[in-house]
Amino acid sequence: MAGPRVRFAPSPTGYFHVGSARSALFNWFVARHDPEGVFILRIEDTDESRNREEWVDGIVSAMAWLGLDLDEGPFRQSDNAAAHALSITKLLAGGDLYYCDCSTEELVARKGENKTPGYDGFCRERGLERGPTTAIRFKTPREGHTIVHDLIRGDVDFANNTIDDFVVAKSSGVVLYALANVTDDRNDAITQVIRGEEHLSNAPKQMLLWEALNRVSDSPVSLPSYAHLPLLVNEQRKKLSKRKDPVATESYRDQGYLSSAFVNYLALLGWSPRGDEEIVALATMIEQFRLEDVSHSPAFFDVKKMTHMNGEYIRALGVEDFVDACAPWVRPGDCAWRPRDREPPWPAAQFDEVLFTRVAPLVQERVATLGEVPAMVAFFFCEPLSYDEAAFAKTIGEDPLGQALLALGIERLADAPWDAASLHQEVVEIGEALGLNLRKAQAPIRCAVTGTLVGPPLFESLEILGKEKSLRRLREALERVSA
RNA sequence: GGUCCCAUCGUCUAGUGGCCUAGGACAUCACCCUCUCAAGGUGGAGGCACGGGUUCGAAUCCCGUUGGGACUGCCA
Repeated sequence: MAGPRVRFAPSPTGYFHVGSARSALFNWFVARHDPEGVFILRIEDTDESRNREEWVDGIVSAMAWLGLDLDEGPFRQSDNAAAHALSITKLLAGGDLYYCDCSTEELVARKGENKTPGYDGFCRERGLERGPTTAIRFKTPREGHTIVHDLIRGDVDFANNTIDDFVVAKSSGVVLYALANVTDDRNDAITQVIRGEEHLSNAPKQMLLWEALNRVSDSPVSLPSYAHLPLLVNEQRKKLSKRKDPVATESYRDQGYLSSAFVNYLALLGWSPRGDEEIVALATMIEQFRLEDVSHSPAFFDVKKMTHMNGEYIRALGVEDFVDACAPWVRPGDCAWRPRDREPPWPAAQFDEVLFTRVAPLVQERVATLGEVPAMVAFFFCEPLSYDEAAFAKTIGEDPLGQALLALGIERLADAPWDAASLHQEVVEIGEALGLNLRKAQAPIRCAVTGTLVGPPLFESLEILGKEKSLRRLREALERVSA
């Protein structure tokens, strides 16, 4: 038996929604789980207002970043207009469709007078011909039930009389989502429709359409099975909204989330690997993934948890890989891809790759996202140094002891061997001379050299920064006080 | 309003009638480690929405209630 054929069918918008990313991922899991599975990307762009070339590029590149490789596509729904028109023709001939010239105003006016949900079927038996303002509606059966066999939720029963005669083609001739989607799924021989729960109520309509199409076709196509994934919600438990919630996958990439971590986290939204370990290899997820195990209830997209996981992924990287991964944030000039609005705080010419490679291990275990890296190493490359003024005042500006320590430091460090261990010992002694423990003694030096009170280990940083530059900064800090 | 979906710590989840004194992860608190910040280690607090059944036995099955959500477009 052939493997499953699944498709991810997003409508283009300006960015790649994290919910879409999760849907794409679960479809991809199903395809990759089976050696013969096929993963298809079809962009549903029939709505003219959703048709921009760069939006399609956005989907394709976001999926490439996530590593969701395609077996077929990307296809454009708008390329299938002829097939959609053929579906209309056949269905019309089969008596499943009818023309309707009710205006929106008339519909609204009749609303309330009847109990029929949605459209009241006013034109159903009027035998209208095609005209300039006629939409085409589906003659939904008035009797019976349509049962959606959902792989995740089980059977969901819809009474046909609760489904109205929905529009399948606009008066302009454009075929709408329900039919276009079904037509394409049939032509692409899709075996499993995996999508968000917001589509659950579309499923019976599409099944009805599929069956109607089978009746008027020479070669019937078996219905696909359906799986409706739980929604991704915000803290208010509402569907993730593009206005209020940070839903753009691209922005997470910009912030420095690793695609591997992002994918792992996404997989955990509605699904979980066996055992107690949540951080698992992609191959493990592919092997263990089963739609039947997907949870039924909505999941909150928890950036905090994802950030933690990202930190773990970053720390698990080899240093070489970490350095490479940082490139778009620290030397974007050399990179094919670079994050939006995240220029390093230093001029490109002042960046030193060798030096960065030496500090990288120190930084790697301190960041949760790659976007945090530049700020952490800025003092190596920014000249002049910019200070955290509050920290400067506290440890140097308004602290005579801090100033004394710097003065003594300049004197004694000038002759010290320039390696972390020696510097550590020196500062211990300098502190002792002034009655300060190391915790207190390192603060003014740290602030003078790095501009802040937090950062990579001080003595390693001094070693890497170099004697000349370090001493100069100690002197500059002192001069700053008198100025 | 109508149709449909959902309900285990704050969050994501494990759990498919006895292994549950309900497990893990994030977040949170305490302590340890420590040159700052992290990371790491140890420990703590924290949950089966409620009410009825079924059963020797229910987080697990059934019904109801309550609560949340999606859909209800000549969008997808």
